[in-house]
Amino acid sequence: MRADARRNYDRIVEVAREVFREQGYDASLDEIAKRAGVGPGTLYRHFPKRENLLDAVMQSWVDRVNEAVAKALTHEGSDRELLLGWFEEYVRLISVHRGAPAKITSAMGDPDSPIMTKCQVLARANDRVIEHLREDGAIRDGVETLQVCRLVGGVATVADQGDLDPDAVRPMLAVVADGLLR
Amino acid sequence: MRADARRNYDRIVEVAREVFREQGYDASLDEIAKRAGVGPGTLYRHFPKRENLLDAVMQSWVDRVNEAVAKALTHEGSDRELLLGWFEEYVRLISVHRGAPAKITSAMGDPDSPIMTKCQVLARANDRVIEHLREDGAIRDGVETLQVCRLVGGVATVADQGDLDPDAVRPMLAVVADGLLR
DNA sequence: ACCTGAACACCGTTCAAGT
DNA sequence: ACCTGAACACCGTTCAAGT
Repeated sequence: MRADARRNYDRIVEVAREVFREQGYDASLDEIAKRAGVGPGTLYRHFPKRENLLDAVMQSWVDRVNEAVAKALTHEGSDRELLLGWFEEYVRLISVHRGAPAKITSAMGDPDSPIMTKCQVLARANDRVIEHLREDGAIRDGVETLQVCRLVGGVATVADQGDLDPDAVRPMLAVVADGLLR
Repeated sequence: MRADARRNYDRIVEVAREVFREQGYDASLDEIAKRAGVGPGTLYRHFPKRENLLDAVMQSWVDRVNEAVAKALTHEGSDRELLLGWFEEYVRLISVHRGAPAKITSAMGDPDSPIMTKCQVLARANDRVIEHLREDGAIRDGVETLQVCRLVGGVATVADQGDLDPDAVRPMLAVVADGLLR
């Protein structure tokens, strides 16, 4: 990759992260290009679809997911508290910007999605928590990771689109947790 | 209302319902106007915001909701079956077209939404089911109707956006039901 | 009172010309 | 190999002119 291309790529991603946070995932790509100081064609060369840009924006986020799940697993306390704590963290993690929870959760089952690798990171993190609790015999039979991702992702999506605050979200996550635990 | 205005109004609503079903809630208003044989200005005169059009489209749907809840309440069988059956019906009811579950669920808490009256119908229906089960002492403490609407609406939203089939949705609804029941 | 349709603004997307 | 920016298509929204 040529030096100027690399520089443009990085600037676009940085600006996109900023603009997505300010205006949500529907933000104008034209504005992102302008703020990054490149022509619209340059943005399209690097990111043919909006989702490719999202994937790049989420790159640095992967580490945070892995740190968060490691921390959640060390939690001292009841299984219910551990699970609930992880769900709250999960919601925070996928709420990268407005529109993100919906986008991420609907890509969760799709192997052809441009953000597939990010979904896998998230699914694996979730899986570690579920398997940890399953070893304690705390999880009901027939519970699948993908299901859990979609349930918690659904809560995050509703919270995102309805602009709910965490106090309204926690009881919903508690219902999901209770439905999963024995 | 003048006769020609009435006629245009009705045709727009009828066409909108059709186009929303074909192409989802993001469909072009221009196309709706064209198919209804009116100018774009006419559509805007009757429906200043897209949500006003959605509200009109959902008008005839109100009766179906009330019929569905009445039928659900007569169900013979366990509380869990009754609740689960109602949830499946609820998901079907708000899945009027692509994009509808998200729109309806996020309007659920907002008293200023153009589709507020439709949300009230839905909330009231849900409330009847919850109260019915609460009389049996089957519902956990602290459960609110709005919460339940958002939880089931979240599942419907994920199903809608991820194009899931009913077999993938039912187990998710079962988790929510188990989390609400004692 | 209501309708029409031209006009404007905005945005995504492409591509020929340039370095 | 990569970038630029003009050009096109599409869509939401407004409004002057018409009936």
